[in-house]
Amino acid sequence: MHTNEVTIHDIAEILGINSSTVSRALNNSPRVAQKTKDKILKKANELGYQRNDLASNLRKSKTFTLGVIVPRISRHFFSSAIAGIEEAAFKEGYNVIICQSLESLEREQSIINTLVANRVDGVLISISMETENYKHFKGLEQRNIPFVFFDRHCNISKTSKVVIDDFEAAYRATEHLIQQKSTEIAHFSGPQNLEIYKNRFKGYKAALENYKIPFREELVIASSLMEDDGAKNIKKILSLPFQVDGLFCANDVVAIGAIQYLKKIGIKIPEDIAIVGFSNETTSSVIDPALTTIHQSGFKIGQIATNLLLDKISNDDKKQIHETIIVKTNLIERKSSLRIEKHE
Amino acid sequence: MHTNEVTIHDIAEILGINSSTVSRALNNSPRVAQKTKDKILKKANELGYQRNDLASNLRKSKTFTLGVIVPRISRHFFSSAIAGIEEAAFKEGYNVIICQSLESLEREQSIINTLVANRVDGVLISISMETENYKHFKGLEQRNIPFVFFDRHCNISKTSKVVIDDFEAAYRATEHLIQQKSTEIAHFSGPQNLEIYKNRFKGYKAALENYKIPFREELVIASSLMEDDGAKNIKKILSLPFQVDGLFCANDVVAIGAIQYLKKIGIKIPEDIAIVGFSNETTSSVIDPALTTIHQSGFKIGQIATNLLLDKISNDDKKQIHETIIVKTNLIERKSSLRIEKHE
DNA sequence: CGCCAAAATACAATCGATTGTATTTTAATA
DNA sequence: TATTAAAATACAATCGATTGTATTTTGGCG
Repeated sequence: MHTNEVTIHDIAEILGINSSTVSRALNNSPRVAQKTKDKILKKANELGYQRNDLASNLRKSKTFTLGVIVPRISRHFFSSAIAGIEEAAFKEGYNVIICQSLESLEREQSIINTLVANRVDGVLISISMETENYKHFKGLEQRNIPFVFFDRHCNISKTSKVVIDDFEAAYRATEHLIQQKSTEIAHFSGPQNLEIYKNRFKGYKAALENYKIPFREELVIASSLMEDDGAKNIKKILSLPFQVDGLFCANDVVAIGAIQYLKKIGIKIPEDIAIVGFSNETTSSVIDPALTTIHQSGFKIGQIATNLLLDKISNDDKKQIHETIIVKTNLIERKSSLRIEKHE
Repeated sequence: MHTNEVTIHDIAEILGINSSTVSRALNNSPRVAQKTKDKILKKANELGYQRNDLASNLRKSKTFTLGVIVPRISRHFFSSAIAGIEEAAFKEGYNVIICQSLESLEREQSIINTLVANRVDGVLISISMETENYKHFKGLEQRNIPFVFFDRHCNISKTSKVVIDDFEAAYRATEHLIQQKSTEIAHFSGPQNLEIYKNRFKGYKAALENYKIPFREELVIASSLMEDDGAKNIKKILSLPFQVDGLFCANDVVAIGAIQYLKKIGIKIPEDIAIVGFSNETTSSVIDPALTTIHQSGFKIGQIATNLLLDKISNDDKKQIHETIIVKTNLIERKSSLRIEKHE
């Protein structure tokens, strides 16, 4: 017995014509007479024909599909980026396969294998916290599959990326704390194999330096930046022999963890400690006090990265050109850091 | 010129053997001698061979891929459901294509077409707010592609679904408000084409009835349950000629919108109005006062739905059996509704 | 009516892997 | 050594759509 799937051959046989004509008709080729097209289209609808993209893609060696790898889709930044990616891709007739590395290098590698096996036309990647070797990306390169990093990129030379200026944003965030009269400012940083966290740390340090505030090693704590880490880190800070009155966190999640703990033990924000986060998660505007943070438009970053990738895909020359696009961020000032009356 | 893709034929030619043997070796078939397998595997690695799943899937008419359609991945409930789906699918060697309908029926239909064209082995669906006709689901049925609804299901007879008892949960939420001495309880409901919102409304009504509290039409407002709706709806409620002292929202997002507005205009929660939401979004535990809500484990629901689907896929008999699995929920009591001292 | 170019359609190879069947090789036994 | 069953490998069709080339059909014109 046969599967009940309708193919162009079935349609051809029923109509007593050749399957190549059916194929061309369904693709609206000018080589088929309108009368024939009508006949074929009618019959195709009647039979509920639905093209088998596996066959089509195999023959054309083109899938009109992009792979997207993000650490986790539940992060507001990433889900907005995905929204931007989908919009840009959809506009050009591309589909998107969304995958989560869940911060695991192993999963990231395995996802790339799957994407390659499925012959996606290109890949958008924001790397995991564990990602320290880049073999899997080299593999994409060898297979001539274009890819673009966004947000969490890595430091390999020949790639395109869409990022923000982490150094500058972190500098601004720290500067803001200084302007709010913080003098002992702690920093919760992320895994140092990620460029973004390295750069945020550098920005923090540079601001201190510029304002002649001594840098103290023990005020910087690197972690995975989960909510739990917020409480853990802040406890460490509070046990230090000097009073910390400012905190710049490399993401909002860890900042929120810290705020929750500080509230619980009765430390006042921003009076006792002024806090700034990074990313502008949904929660950040809701928490009390609302969290001052760096807003980065995930949607825009996703869109731009996708357009860059699509450009590479359709334009062989551009595959060799490696661009870095920097998207603007802005500091959103909220209660968690505002200790000074604003003057008009 | 040829593409630079390595195929089993290339490997076969180099080694002077037949491609069928290469294929069998790579699939670890007992029909190939170990010595030959070793030779083939070595060469395959050397050349960076990566199977073309398009070809393989086409031949086998099996993709080991599940389609997932959710309204939007940024909702905590859905991203946890996806995590559960991925885990269950991954365990059985299945991949997952995640798609967002963005609450649009048209997109939902188009996604289903794409999934069919890509010959997914099964589909998991949580329908959009606009979904009022079910032709596209019938299409899946005709094509013999098994599918399972989760959370937002629809009322067609021959399907399997994994849901919660919305009626019961809503009853419990409303009852809780009553126990907290609310006597005029408003309800923010969702689109009435969705079963879940119909049932939550029914549960609300049943609780009032049971406690002999008069039901008032004007205290029920249906909307899309976005954050904006929260403020809009609560304004309407406040303009009514009687004092409302309780609010049960069909999701957390609209509840949070309402809370923000109420805080802004100085109405006290829970003293003036006690509020209960539905879904337990991340934000709900962070907002002040923390939101009492119904917790539904997205992860578990996703897992169960996936296992049900995989069962149907691998077990032809089960395709005809239609089950409804009901997953337990629980009420998380937080500050937004607690107006009465707890007794030990 | 016959000729010819253009239009329409048919033929057949192809994409890369899988798999049932046929053939060859191996090795064990008489 | 000859025989033979079992093991290993080769052959060839197939999945369904696409596409370059070949063939047929159409219709316009002298």
